[in-house]
Amino acid sequence: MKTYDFNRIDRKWQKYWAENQTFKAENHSGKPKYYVLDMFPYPSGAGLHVGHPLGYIASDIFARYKRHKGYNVLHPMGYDSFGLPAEQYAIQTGQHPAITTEQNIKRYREQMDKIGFSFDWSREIRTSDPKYYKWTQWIFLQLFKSWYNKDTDKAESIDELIKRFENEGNANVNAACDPDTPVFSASEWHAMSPQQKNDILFKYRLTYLAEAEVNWCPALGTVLANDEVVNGVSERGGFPVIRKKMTQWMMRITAYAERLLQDLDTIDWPESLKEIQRNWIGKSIGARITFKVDGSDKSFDVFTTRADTLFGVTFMVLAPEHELVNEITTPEYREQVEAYQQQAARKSERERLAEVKEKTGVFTGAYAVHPLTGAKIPIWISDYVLAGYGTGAIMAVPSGDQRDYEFAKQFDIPIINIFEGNDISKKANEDKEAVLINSEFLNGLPAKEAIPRMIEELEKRGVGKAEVNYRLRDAVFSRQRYWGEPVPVYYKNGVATAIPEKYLPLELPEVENFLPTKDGRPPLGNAKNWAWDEAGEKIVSVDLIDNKTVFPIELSTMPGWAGSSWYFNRYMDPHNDNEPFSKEAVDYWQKVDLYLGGREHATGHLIYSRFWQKFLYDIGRVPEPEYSVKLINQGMILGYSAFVYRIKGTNTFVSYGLKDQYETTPVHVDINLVDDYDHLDIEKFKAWQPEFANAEFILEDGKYKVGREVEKMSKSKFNVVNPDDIVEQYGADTLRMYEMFLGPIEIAKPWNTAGLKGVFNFLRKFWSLFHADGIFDVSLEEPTEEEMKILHKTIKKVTEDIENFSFNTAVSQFMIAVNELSKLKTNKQKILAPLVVLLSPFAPHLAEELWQELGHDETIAFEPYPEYEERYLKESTKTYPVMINGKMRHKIDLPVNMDNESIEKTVLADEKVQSLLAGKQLKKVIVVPGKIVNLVV
RNA sequence: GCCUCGGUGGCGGAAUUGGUAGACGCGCUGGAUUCAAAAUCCAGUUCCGGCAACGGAGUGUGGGUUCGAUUCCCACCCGAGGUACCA
Repeated sequence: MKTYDFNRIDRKWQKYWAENQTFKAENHSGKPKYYVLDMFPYPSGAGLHVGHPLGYIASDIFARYKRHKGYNVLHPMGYDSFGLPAEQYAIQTGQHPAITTEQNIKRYREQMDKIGFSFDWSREIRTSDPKYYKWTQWIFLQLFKSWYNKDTDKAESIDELIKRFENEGNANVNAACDPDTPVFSASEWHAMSPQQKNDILFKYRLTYLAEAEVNWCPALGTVLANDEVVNGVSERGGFPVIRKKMTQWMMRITAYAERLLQDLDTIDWPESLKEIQRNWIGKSIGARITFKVDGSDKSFDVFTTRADTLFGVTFMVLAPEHELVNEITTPEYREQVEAYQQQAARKSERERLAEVKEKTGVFTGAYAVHPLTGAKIPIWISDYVLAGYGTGAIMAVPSGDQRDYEFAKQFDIPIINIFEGNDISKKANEDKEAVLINSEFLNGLPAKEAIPRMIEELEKRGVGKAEVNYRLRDAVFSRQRYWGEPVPVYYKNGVATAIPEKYLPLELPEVENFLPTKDGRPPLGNAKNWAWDEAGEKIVSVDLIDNKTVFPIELSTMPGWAGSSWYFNRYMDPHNDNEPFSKEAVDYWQKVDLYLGGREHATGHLIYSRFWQKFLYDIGRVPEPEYSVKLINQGMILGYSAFVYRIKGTNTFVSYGLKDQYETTPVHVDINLVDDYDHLDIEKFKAWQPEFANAEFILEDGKYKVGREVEKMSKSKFNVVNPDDIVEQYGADTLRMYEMFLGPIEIAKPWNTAGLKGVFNFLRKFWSLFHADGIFDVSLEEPTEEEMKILHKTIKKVTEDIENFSFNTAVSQFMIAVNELSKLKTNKQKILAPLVVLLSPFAPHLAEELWQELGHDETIAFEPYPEYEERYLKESTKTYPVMINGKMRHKIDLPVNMDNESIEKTVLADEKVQSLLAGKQLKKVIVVPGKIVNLVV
């Protein structure tokens, strides 16, 4: 072998690791444990591009490093294999999503294998595998059988709750439940029908059926969660979303709002990510105030954070959907109120967002009574008040709230000024420091003091109380889709009933058609065998439904986040058929020590999984309320798109530098047709697509120069770089090191192939240190002091960089070391062997190969990581910069252990320093040992 | 609008608690090698002036604290992400 033959080395060691199951982790070990996890991918048809492995490479380096450090490392990988694209593909082609998914997984696996990850593939999981989703369904049933006790602050069994109802009713039950839950006594509970009891229990269960306003996406034929709707359109596909009332399975995540918020302080996540979750949970502290409806026994509550502004209220606003609207509207206003309600309901989410600037609304004809002054206050409805937040009703204070101000101006409602020195002719005063006037007992106080004072008064009169509100909503859990986990529930005379745990998994039935049924039911409505025979305890044909012993099964499936909300625990015990994971396994592995994944999951996966973990903690299944202590968001790798410029209405393309002389449209061009100097290969371009076969070109300097732009990597932008190509051309180790070298893991950065060469040169040079004329040639000579210094300095810096997840600077350290050793022509084993170990997390293939050449039989993967020795790093002299007024003017070498006084003397005695100081008055000398000498003149 | 994080050469990016700004890589320039090219090796490369020694400026802008500021403080400008009639 004459050269660094990376392709051969890659294949050899990838095969070796697979055959020897080198990275298989055991659940028992004398070593300390360490759990490194990547967010598992959805296996899409497009395969991996160079952006995907970035996080996997970083986590792999850390996992390998920890193995060297003597840890028992769990580093698993799997697939989030339920999802929309496979189903959309199935609708178009009729191919079963399971087949598409299987193919995509195979491709993903091949691509990952080529990069040399140290995953323990014996623990692979797939969310679409019945053996896995059996336990996703099991967790669903546990949630179904639980309620949230606010007194103990945890989830408890619904059976215990029923016992309490039987003994004492619900008056003293402090639960996270539906706010409309009626109060009943024990005897009232006993008098209820099974149906009524069932309805009550649904108000308590942690997963429940409810008629809720949901985001309905007609194009996808399914509901979407709030985090799946972006700017009024669906996150996947960008289809319009409307609001619609539907009966849906919901998850009572709001029960956990406070704990989800508080525990953010206990975990080491990026601050920005925690902030996103804090905002999403949206805690606000305020008051609930009750207003009576004038001339009626009815009343309604409002929520406000500014109870102090109560004397400034001049109107009330209810959401158009508010249940009281129909009851209080007076006959003369009924027509216009109903028209407004209908109009509001028809609006799509996008329209509603677009019309934010203009306030609309109508008067109901009814009046509320001010709880303190007794004044009559008109009640309006408007869509600027949201049914889903707070109580769906507000007290409007136009002098203190800009939205109320605009509404008052629009409809000529009077404004009471309640702030000292405030001008209400232009806008409201939202300044919290402002001092109150016209507010009786609050006059002269700022908000900070007035709010508690007002709440105290409201409580005394029994018309209000302090309250905390959260923006977080219960999560819609139903999806009207085929390719997801079936909800393990059947409908016994209309009552949702759990399928007993022992019959899980409830496997997805075969269907002929993946579209919704003609009468608009979800795709599972097409299944023939989708009824539950309670007597026979089995799934039977829907033709047998008699509603006596055979009942229909739920038709919706679970959302994408269900399977991903607990998978990190399953890796600990992936083949367990008796429980989701054993207590021993989870007691051993505890939780994820390092979690890598994208920031885009902040309000989705990363909040739902924390919720489920807390629930599993409450029911005693896991030992930790947070499953991931340390999380790193890897940044995206962006594509470097190329453009050609077509002159409008022609088939002529003008070079980038000349494009401004014409009216042009930019057209994406495949980046493979462009060289490193941004010049287009015109012949290839003509052959690329038929429409360009006869294209004409206006060149500059005889070349066609393309335009460049950094964008998200995507097939449609022709800017995708496939890691396979890089591996083929430069080897897996170059790809790994280059992706790390690009910059800090957390930041988004464009892919630019140009710098690859530098990393490749480094690896080749490193290989060359071990070889002379291509023959392995390492000397057993004792190293020099200088060589030892280089080695130990590198060990120290690289180790520190890895611990700080600063992999880009670690790569730089290797380059420095190899450059220095190349200059010294070092080929000494005592220097090179530790360097191989040091490098092995980054470039494992090359490291294994060199390790073998050095005469070792064992894999390098578990070789102890080298430790630096302080004595080689000690310097006898130190170069001090001599500064005058903070500007560097001169350098002097001084012994390291010299005291300040001697340093000062030596520096001042220096010839050069004296000439620099000539004619100047020396005021002060500042000596910072080991750092600088600063002369102040 | 609000919240969070950023702004350093031609480019990607380095700089412990305030202490030699620009590590490392790319690119570029010059040289060696070569019939030539590629590859490789050596030297240089923040900007301005100068053959050079050297001098001046310099981390988004303007101020401040300090012997000394990329780092700390204040105001502003720009960019990215999150969020939005949330009462």
